[in-house]
Amino acid sequence: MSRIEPLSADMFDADCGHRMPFRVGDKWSAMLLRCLEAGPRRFTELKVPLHRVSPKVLTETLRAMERDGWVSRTAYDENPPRVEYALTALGRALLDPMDHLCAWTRAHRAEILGVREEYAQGE
Amino acid sequence: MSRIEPLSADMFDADCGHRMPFRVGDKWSAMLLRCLEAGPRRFTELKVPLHRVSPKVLTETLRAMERDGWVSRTAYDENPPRVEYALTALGRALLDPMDHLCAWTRAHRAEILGVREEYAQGE
DNA sequence: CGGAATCCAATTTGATACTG
DNA sequence: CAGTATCAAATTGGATTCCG
Repeated sequence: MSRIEPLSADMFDADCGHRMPFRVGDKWSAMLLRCLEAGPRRFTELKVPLHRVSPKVLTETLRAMERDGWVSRTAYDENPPRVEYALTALGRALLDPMDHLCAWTRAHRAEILGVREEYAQGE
Repeated sequence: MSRIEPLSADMFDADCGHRMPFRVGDKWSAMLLRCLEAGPRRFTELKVPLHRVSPKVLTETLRAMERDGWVSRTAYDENPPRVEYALTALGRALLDPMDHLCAWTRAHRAEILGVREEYAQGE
């Protein structure tokens, strides 16, 4: 048996490739990705499944996703105004690893909840 | 062409299977998973690659991962004390979807950074 | 309709000192 | 060594009001 290697101090420096993609960890991004999966959506439309998101937070989240190239924003010069958000090719590509994570969650959800309950007993 | 379906209001209710696994979104959990990949590690050992994590936050994170069944904690009755953290089978299973996400990030990192720079110009 | 502005609450993260 | 306790800072999320 080989001895286990010590952990290096710069294991997570800069471009290590171990960090999670930048914005999927926040509260709404992953859900927005799902909302846009089937096609472009309007601002108000997105608020429906995201019940209680405030316009401020929804705007911030969409801007950040736009900034990372996952989402495009198209404003039409109409009255009343109309704006559509859509996934870019990059955003669409992100759906694939996300699907893996979601599948994992579905597969192990009961197990995790079980462990939690056990853990709660021991306190 | 079929028209796009409206988004349902309960799309993200309860057990929808679209939510991310509970703890991977925080600052340290994903990195800890990596740190434990090669085998059990001690508390102080984990602080090396995680430079600036405070003991408080490291403890909190490890406890949460323990609570979700990803990590086991074993305390040996020695002096000086020794405690080892290791991945459970469940924690190890999580590495798989995480690898997908990391691979995606590595593959698209340059692209994202490029888009960001463009976006920064437009401001 | 699609936000922006302002203010505030909650949550997370961290610095520091101390202990069995 | 492996934490706990306390306090402070930062980040995030949210409520509300207003506007073109």
